[in-house]
Amino acid sequence: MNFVEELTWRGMIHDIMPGTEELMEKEMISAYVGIDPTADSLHIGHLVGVMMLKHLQLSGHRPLALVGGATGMIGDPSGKSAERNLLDEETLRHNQNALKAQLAKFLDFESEIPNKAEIVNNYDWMSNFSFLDFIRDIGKHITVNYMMSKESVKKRIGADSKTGMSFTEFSYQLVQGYDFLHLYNEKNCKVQMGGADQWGNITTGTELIRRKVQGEAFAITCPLITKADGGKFGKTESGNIWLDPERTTPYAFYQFWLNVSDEDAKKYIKIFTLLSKDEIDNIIAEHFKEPGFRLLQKKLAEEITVMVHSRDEYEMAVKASKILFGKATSDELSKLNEATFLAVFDGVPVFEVNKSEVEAGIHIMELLADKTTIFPSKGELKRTIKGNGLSINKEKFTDENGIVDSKYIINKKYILAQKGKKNYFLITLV
RNA sequence: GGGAAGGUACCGAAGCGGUCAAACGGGGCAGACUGUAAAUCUGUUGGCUCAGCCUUCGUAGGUUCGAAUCCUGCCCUUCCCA
Repeated sequence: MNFVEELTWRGMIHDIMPGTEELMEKEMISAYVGIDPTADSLHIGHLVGVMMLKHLQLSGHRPLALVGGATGMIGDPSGKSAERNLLDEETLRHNQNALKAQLAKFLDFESEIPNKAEIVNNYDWMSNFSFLDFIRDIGKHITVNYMMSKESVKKRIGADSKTGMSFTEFSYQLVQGYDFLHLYNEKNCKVQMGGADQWGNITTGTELIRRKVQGEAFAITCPLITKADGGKFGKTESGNIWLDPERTTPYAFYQFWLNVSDEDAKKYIKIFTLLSKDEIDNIIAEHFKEPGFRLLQKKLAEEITVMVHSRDEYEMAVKASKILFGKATSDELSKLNEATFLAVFDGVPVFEVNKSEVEAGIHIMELLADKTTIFPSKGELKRTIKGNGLSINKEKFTDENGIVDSKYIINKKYILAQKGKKNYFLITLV
């Protein structure tokens, strides 16, 4: 199965330029995906592009990851309704280094193979490119009419646009187009890949290559990842799902995939795992025999968590999930040794309270809404208790005038508070 | 520079002198059901020393027994004309 066939059955191709597949059959090619270094970690929204590169390398071609140091300073107008904030160079450099380290988990940058992956940074060739040279050598080849016809531009200068569009953002597609030209010349890179929203920017690049050096370049875009319920992929109430364990704990990461709907899981498992078509068909068939078991989500979460973090982190996340969502009782909780206990609750907000105050017996209101900020007000705590939504150490706490004392202490120094089903808080006694 | 409209709780949006801690919708949170899902149903959604009190309707003053509601200044937003 070649690269294009592989991506096709996985549902990862939205649009492809005629001739791309033929070219890739004929020779080993280089292709690139651009990544904006707006933060010092990738999030799962970047994962599709990264997976495209992964498949590219697996099929014997050469992946290039372009870190957009220069373009990141401008901001891509595609899909944006307002002008972007600009990043300074120091932040960019820091972000770039962090991204490089994360990409190394997916792509082989080290081995002495002909299709070894490479990271390039457009800041390196853009920063010394003078404005005058740029508009003379590059701008000359593309008409404003052509640039204006792009959807991303039309949207911003149309009558219904409120904020308008700066010249800086307007130039974005030309700068990105130049990246492609540069890589075409320097790295013999003939294909650019990206999300469906990048089609306009990518074609500016192929157009530029055609006009400037009479070369032929190609494009592949993947569909934007959606959710069946219309929500935004990769976002939860608490924000983005990051690959960096400091930003999103492996447990939260695992939980994200585990909570995906059936419809979405069917799509995602093809895109985000390397499981073969047969394996996936099997899993889907098994899943729908007993959907409540959620085999599909479990497999999806396992594959991605292991790939992004590690087998160990994955196993810890499963263990934590069993305790947090299973029928664990306060009895079982207290049986956990301290190391396991802490590992399970890694990432759960922790509050410190004076030990002697609890041993003497403390009013529930004072403990949860005064000594700690688990509840922002006593009124809210009261409501939660009335609604049967508060548990201490996995057991319902229903008395709004209750007292918490030494018999609630686990492992000599912990109390586990739970708001609803999913929100845990750890109180450490000091 | 001229003219018009408007700023209400997380968001949208009613209220236009007392019965307003403020309708309604969305969102959030919690409960039931369930598959840690979706859909649905229920409760809740300013704070407190909680049948009462305190702080909130852009902001600062004023009128009034009483103001989100009336008046004045200021700030901000949007639209139309130049």
